[in-house]
Amino acid sequence: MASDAYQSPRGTRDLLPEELVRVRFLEETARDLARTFHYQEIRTPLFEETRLFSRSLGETSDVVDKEMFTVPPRVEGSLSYSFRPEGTAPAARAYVQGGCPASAPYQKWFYLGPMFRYERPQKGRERQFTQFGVEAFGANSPSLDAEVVDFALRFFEELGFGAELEVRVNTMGDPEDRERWKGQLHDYFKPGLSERCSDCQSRIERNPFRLLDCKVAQCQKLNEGAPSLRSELAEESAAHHAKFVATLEALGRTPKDDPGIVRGLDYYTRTVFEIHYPPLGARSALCGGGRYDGLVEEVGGTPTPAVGFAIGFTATEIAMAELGLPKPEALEPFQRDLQTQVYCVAVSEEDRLATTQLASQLRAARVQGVDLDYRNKSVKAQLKEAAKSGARVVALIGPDERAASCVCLRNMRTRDEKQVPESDLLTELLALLEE
RNA sequence: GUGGGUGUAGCUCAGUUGGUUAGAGCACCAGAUUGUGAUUCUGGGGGUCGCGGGUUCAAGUCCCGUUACCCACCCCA
Repeated sequence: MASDAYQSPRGTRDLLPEELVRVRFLEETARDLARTFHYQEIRTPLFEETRLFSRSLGETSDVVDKEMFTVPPRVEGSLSYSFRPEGTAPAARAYVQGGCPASAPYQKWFYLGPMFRYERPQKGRERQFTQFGVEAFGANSPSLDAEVVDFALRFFEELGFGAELEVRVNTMGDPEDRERWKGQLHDYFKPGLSERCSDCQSRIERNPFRLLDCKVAQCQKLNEGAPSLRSELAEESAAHHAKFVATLEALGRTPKDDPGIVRGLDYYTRTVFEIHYPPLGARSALCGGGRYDGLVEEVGGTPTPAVGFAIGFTATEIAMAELGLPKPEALEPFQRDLQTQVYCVAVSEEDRLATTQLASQLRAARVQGVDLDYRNKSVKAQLKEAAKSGARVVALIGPDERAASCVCLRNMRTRDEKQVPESDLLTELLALLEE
């Protein structure tokens, strides 16, 4: 391997035609299901003003703190931009910029595209990765939260996942609930702080919530008996959570209430949830989401409730590979696009113009997958090429065919051949492709 | 940011205790009597063994450095 050859940047990968087959299957499944649930596609820029993310996700979140691809201001006083590390803040920004809060507050959107985080890559974690996410704006019903979870689960079911999936739910309460809780946590942790890890010590003032999900054993022990948010919940947010869980159950889902789910981003309120595929261990989360009733206001709009999820395709692909998914027949339509359907063969040099015209004529009739040789291959090699590329029919033209104004159609599977007059060509060809 | 592993043809890899012109399979190209795809057979192109330095009579093989990738931790998707 030449050492001076270019390679894709660390943490990114190319998707060549073969590899794109699986990805297209995921994408089509997502789009198809979005139609079913009546969510509409949006596309936002791949980069945004850095402040959009730092303010909405939280300065202390790891994503903002150390994982953003940031382009500093080009000149004194101009703006800093960052490649989007997630899709919710841009969606909320677009919602406000599009005038939705005033004109059409109820919107159900989805997005599908690349996100960027500057991290050390490893299995299931890339610097550029694809997320499929939905955002439902303008309604605060806990039933909508349940719909969003149901949507996410249905997506995995469509991909072929079974009962292995686990939905973990929790509530982050309202901002006032959290403020009360935050104070209590702070007071609770303060006395034993010296026995905790350095991360915890530095985080207690900035974000005491983060101490709860510290992975250090010693710290975890000290977390036992910490005040819970649940006991601080105001009546309204407690009722919201109860209704959310009850609705999910009525939809035949079995959420696991898990107070450990806190999500890494600041904008969540009330409902939060994750969908896990437990065999993946430490990286089992395939989907995360929740309600973010304060985000629209945070990015400059009138207060608007909203709820959504994001699914990472990378983790999903890994989980699918482990489960032997998708079923081959699910990929078939996408695989067929890679194959030639009709290959035009020229017997001699003098016949090449005729095959070029034939190919053009078939393409004008919108016959799919029409190809021919441009590398001066022998007849034998052209046939070989046709077989290798998956052609179902070969249309061969030689001096004889030209003299008789016909084309020789060869069924590559049965090896049958017949001379077809030009007038019947299209009919005969389509009949062969139908088989 | 911390730690571990790997780096030999386009791909997957083999290369014995360091020893002569570095191999295989697959892929690719061409041919096996003149207009036809299986299999088979024959031939061919293609590698300064990631890069730099060191040890040695001699290094793909040992040592050091460097770089890239992979994996784990952190965190997340």
